[in-house]
Amino acid sequence: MTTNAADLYRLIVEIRRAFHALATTGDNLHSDLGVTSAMRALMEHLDAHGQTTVPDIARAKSVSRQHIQQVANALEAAGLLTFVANPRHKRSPFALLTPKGAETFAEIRNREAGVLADLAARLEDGDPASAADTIARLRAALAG
Amino acid sequence: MTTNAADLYRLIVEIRRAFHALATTGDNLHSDLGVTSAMRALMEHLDAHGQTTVPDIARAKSVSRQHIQQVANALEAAGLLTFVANPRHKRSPFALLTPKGAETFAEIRNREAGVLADLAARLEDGDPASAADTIARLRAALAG
DNA sequence: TTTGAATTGACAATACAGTTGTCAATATGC
DNA sequence: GCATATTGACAACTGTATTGTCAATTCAAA
Repeated sequence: MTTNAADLYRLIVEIRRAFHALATTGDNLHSDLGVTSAMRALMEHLDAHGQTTVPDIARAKSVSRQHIQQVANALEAAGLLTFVANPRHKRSPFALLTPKGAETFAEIRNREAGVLADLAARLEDGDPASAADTIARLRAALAG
Repeated sequence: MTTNAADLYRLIVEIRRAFHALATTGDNLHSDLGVTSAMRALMEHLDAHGQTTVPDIARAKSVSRQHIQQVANALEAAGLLTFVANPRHKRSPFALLTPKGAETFAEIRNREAGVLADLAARLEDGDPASAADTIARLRAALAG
């Protein structure tokens, strides 16, 4: 199948629109927990990858080290994240979720699962798996 | 086909990632023109819909009136947009692109078309049209 | 083992997207 | 005509994310 530039453009426009709709929905979903979307993203990373240093997270996510540091410090101030000594590097401790952080993230996941199940039930048409694949290829092509 | 929540979640993650990649690519593409992404979005709206008032644009895009006003004023300061008298409303003039604005937007479109053609040529697999449809349905379900 | 280069956290400034709120001028509907 | 809604100017603010500087630390190469 030959990809056509007009279809690709329409896909890009839809990605932009959907991103904004998702961001709004997500923010509303956990704003009362004092967790912003950047915080949520960092919590998800720690939940999935376990304890890691700030620079490693920044590299993994291709964002600036200082940004992750800011978000991690904010999470620490909120009691959702702690730093523990890193035997391999005195200046660069490991970040991990506190019990309260893990609990909060579980609550976020729970709320999201509810919305997701509801969405899935209402989306009978369409093939999300292949749409995800197409977008992943688009992103890879953009990066490369 | 029954939609599965896990596939849907993967789609959402890919939308987020692709959005960031697209935003970065787009910004790099026209940063030298002094046009930010909010400016580009407003220029596109004026290009597609012709002269319109600021509040009408805000309503069409579901963003705050004041945000569009800020962006429109910045475009005016840059000489890319002018306001012309609105016979129906003395306080609310029509916004439209100046010749320089139209030229600048054409240049942006031109650069984007180059990237798009290149991407399309490199994306042999995947069906962008149906992916766009799936995402559009997702967005509609989120909104409803 | 010393020394030079890279990494790191703290701190600061900045850009951009986008919001809320206030105020006075202007429209609009009854 | 009068109450109500809309509008532009102005301001303050939040959140995402960047760049830059500095001193402490780590690492690699000689």
